[in-house]
Amino acid sequence: MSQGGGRAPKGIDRGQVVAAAFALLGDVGEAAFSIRKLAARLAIDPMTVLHHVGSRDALLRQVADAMTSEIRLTPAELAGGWRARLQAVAHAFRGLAHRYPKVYPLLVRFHATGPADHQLGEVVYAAMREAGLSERQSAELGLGLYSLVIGFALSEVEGMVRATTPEETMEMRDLPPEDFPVTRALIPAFATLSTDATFDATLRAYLDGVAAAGREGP
Amino acid sequence: MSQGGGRAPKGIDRGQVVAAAFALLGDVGEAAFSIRKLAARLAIDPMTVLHHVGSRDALLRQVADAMTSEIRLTPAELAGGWRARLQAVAHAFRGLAHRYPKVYPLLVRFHATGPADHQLGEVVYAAMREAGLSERQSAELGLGLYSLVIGFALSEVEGMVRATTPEETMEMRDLPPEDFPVTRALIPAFATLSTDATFDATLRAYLDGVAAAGREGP
DNA sequence: CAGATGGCTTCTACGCCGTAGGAGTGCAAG
DNA sequence: CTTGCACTCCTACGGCGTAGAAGCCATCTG
Repeated sequence: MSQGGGRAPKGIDRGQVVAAAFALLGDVGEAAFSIRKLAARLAIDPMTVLHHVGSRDALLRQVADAMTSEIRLTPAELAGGWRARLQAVAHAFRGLAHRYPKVYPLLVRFHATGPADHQLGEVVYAAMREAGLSERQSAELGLGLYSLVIGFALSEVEGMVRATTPEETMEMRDLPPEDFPVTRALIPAFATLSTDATFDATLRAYLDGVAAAGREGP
Repeated sequence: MSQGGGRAPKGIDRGQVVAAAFALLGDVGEAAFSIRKLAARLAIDPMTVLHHVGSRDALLRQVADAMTSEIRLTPAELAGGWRARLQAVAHAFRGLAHRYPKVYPLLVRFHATGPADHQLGEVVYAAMREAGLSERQSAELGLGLYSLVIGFALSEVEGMVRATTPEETMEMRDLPPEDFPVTRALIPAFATLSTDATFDATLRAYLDGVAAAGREGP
């Protein structure tokens, strides 16, 4: 009598489940995320969650899609030159990583290919053409930009791009001077590194290269 | 009588466990990897595996370190100019991704900081200085190169950088021409994309930007 | 109106997982 | 010999994703 069927239909739909999963992932990260914890937060049965989203993997994919679709370019950002537009796209991705550091890695695993993606793609590839690149070059260097931006943001999120800690600085001081002269000389630069400046410099170098390729012609 | 202690010391050590884990990961990928499967392959108890490596996470870290330490630059590669040396480093990372596509993602999660890493770093940062960059620029654009190369290889491994499939090509053809003129024009370029050429073009653009920054001075 | 259909929810159970705790074994040091 | 320690294994715990089946309900069909 106490067991059996759906005694209390909560009227939950897929959107709410994905939104709650997004929030939980943002709180605890993927490793500590589970269908059962999500169900507890929603005060429903784990199997109800699965009924709406299919599987854990499919749910993560939908969360990644939801995150990607948050990227929006303002008309002001779309009004600038090709360099400004590519910078806007780059900063949009990086902003996502900063806002959702624990969810961002899903973007790489489930590279979305939705309509939002195509809209961004159009912006990127049009900018490349405007920079003077051939169609082939536009495709190649457009994908290169995606890799660069997504890879950089991921590196930041994973802690690979940041100022060195005092412990790391001490460790670098212990490197033999005859084998690591340059690394040791750069210790102050690493200790005071700004991730913003590093991103800007990296992106600038790449866009300079794109401009050069455009000038040379195909 | 049949239960109890170490009846058959196999003399397994940490190196063998890590090597076997590397192989198993390469076969089945991280999602299907487990301590218990690894133990079965080694014909030992799962707890023996844990005794040697500490935890699943620590084991994955050690596998990532083992993979990273496979990177070696030949004297011939080290003899070229700064551009050639940076290209050698880039191709070394990408080669790792191609050789161990299922293990490579661990590189990003457990960014190693061992001695092998510092040796590569010295090569990278020395090349940057040789290109005419300031110390700060060398640190920034050196990290940028790492992000670019690791991010590109990861994108390749995850399937984000590759020629489009016939299905994807058809999907792109269905995009409204008025909203996606450039994307549609690039369909043939995407369908015949070469990942090697894309990597070379992307790296070339970045190195051109580095060269330009070096020419301008700090 | 009664009866059937099908979607939503829940319960139970299965086979995995990582790993804590403890116990047995053999070797080296005292 | 005794002590200690490194190594191995067993058992067990709590958690996981999810397959299968069953109850409840709104809606449709006759």
